[in-house]
Amino acid sequence: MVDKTNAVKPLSRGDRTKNAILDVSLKLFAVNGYKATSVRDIAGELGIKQSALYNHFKSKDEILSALISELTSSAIAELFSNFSAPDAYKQGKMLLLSVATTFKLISFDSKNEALFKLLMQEIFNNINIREIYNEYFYQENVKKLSSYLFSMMQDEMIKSSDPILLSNEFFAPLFFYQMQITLLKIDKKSTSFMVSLFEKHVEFFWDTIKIDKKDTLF
Amino acid sequence: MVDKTNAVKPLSRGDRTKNAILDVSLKLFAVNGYKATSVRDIAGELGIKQSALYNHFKSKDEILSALISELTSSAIAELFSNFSAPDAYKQGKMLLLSVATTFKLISFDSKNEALFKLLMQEIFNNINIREIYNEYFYQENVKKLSSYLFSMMQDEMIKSSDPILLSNEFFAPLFFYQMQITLLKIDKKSTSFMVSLFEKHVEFFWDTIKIDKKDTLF
DNA sequence: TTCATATAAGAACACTTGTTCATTAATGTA
DNA sequence: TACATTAATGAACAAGTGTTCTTATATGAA
Repeated sequence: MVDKTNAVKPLSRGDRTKNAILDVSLKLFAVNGYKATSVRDIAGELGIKQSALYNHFKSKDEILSALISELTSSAIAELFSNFSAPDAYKQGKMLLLSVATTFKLISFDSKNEALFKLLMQEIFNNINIREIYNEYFYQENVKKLSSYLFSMMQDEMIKSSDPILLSNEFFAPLFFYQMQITLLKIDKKSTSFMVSLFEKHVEFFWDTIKIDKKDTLF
Repeated sequence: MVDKTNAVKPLSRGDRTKNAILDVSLKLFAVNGYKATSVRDIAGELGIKQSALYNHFKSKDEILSALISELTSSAIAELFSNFSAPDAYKQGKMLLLSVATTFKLISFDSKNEALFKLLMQEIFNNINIREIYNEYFYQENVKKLSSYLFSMMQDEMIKSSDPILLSNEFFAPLFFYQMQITLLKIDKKSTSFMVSLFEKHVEFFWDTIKIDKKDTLF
């Protein structure tokens, strides 16, 4: 028996339609919401009958569950994937800028954008989504950033203050701007101003926390 | 014919059930979402049959519309209602603190909290909600605050910079913290830390923008 | 109290929902 | 090519949806 785990796998018909179901479902759930999307809508978009879906998922809920589990590996949960080294904090402002950029890229990748919309629409009704959001996005990222900020404080790169507060203050606008952009795009309105706020936020934030040269004169 | 507009009105039976329908609908929509709430759920909660609803609203959608129009007068749209005077900017930090407090109070008033949850859940699917949010909450408040901030700059209370950016930077965390609190309350988790961030945000923000005494030495 | 009006109930409608199951067709391996 | 496996179809189901309409009851002004 040959181990095919790392081999190039020619996807079977079954796997291909399973992936297609997930793709189409994510798109429809993101646009119309989970409850407002019927299995007939999904099947219709794929050009198959709804009964065929049940060869791949045993319920509509299971499709949602499969999509939810993709959230854990989506961009919003992997903001620090480029910064595994413990001395990443030394990059200072560049680290913040990189996180902001990752955030910004969500709007330009249709899959990540759809996942974000799904997250936002179902988070109030689905406890699994809330848990994943809280654990993988909020707690994880706030914790990581605050530990980096703490290191920056010890290295006298930034002023001493509460790292958890700072971390929250840094993430909150990113999240808010992301939501605003998502809303604007639904109505096909211009997002350029909102997008520009990502960088401006980093500038503003870094100017606030960095050790001011003047201070060192005293 | 007597003008009763300002008189104490003994509500008719019709008006009372109409209000009750709105109350119950808001509660159910906020908890389960509009689509997942049936007219039978609403009627059931009121102890009447669903057909009776149609004496007061001609469709389920009209109930939602009535609730949406309440958004324009909800707390989230009236952040500056205590600051009509043009020289309100002179209060400086107190003005910011008052806005943050109004925001915070949303979580403690069940009606405003339900309206916020309704807003957040339906904003991605309902263009009317998006328009009201954008016009009455986002644009209106950002504009008002940025004009106050501009006045503060001219009065040399705070440092000169882009008032629109500052205004966004001030509101974004308030909104984010509000959302976090709403999510925590769904799962009956403690919100005290999150609530404390409202005041800390004002402190942090004001410290950032205020004219530093040291600067005046140069 | 009388009576037009306003509100509720009862029953039904046409339609949509998620899901099942027996049957047919396609797939890919021997 | 033959064949067991996998996937798609067609039809149906029970339950739930928003809404309508007729009938009965309650309300409040005369």
